[in-house]
Amino acid sequence: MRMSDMIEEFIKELFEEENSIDIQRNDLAEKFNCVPSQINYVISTRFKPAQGYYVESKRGGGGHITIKKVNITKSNYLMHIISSVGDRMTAQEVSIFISNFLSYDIVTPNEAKLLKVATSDNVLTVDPKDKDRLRANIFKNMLLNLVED
Amino acid sequence: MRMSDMIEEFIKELFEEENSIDIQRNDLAEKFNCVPSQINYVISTRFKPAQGYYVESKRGGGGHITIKKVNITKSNYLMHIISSVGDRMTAQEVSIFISNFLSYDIVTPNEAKLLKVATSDNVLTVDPKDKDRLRANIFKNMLLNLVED
DNA sequence: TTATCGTAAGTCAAAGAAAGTCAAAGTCAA
DNA sequence: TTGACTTTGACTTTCTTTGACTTACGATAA
Repeated sequence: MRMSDMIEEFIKELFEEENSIDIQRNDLAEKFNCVPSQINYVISTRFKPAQGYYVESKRGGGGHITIKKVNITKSNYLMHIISSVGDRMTAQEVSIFISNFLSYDIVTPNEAKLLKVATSDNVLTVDPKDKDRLRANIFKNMLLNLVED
Repeated sequence: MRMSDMIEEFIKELFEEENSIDIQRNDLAEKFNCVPSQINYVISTRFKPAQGYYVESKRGGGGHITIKKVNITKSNYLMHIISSVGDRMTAQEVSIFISNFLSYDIVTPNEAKLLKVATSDNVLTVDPKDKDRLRANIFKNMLLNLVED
């Protein structure tokens, strides 16, 4: 069995009771006798948003990596969207999704405004060739955070 | 848990009834078994004036540090932040703002999650040199949309 | 009044502690 | 035997802790 798979399995076991876990990269690497960046590899390949995980971290003394698991209950709808839309989205595509969310009462008007502005062309001041990819990424991660815990 | 976080928590508990508190740097440092300048670090990273706290102090015999919690209306508060923060923001800065918003009830937990995720390092997959500028832009525009009409 | 001394707080940079990045090298199945 | 996935490690970035040195206040002695 590959080391990545063992690490993946180990992390998934941590989710048994919790749906948000905290790990320390170096400790984990030591436990598996691997290089620390191996942990990054596992996280970036196995705990992606499309798989229902949201990741954040902090460096420095007492640093850590937090992985949140999203419960697939109420929002199969959101999850479905997250996993079905591609790597890139235009502003119009996003906009259509948002109005659907509003009409199905999946988001509040305030939440809709936030989704919209954070993915709008005017706000995403980056190289045009990166814009649709960045937008899709932001959008999907925001949706992930609206899925009920 | 980091020492800084414990000290931060301790200080925040002092605000329970009061909205202005007084501490003595050396006493506090002794209570937490740390070097006095650690207290300055906590104050300067977690109780910045721009983030809703006003700090003043006096040296010498009977010296002390006073921290005041400033509260204003939601819209003023947001507008003040929008206009006071610069062109670039780190994830940590944003994160501190968001926890203040939450403790002042300026945003709902869902809105906080949206703000956080849309400005998080992992989601903003762009050239590192552009990241803090983009983040500040997204953040400020999102806040603008939370200002009541 | 003025000089001085003890007591506190402030500053800043170095050291330490974690995590992130990226590309080269390795593995393995089709 | 090529191409996708994994493993590794050197280097980078971010955040925290520490401590030596500086500055300010207040009381008291001259």
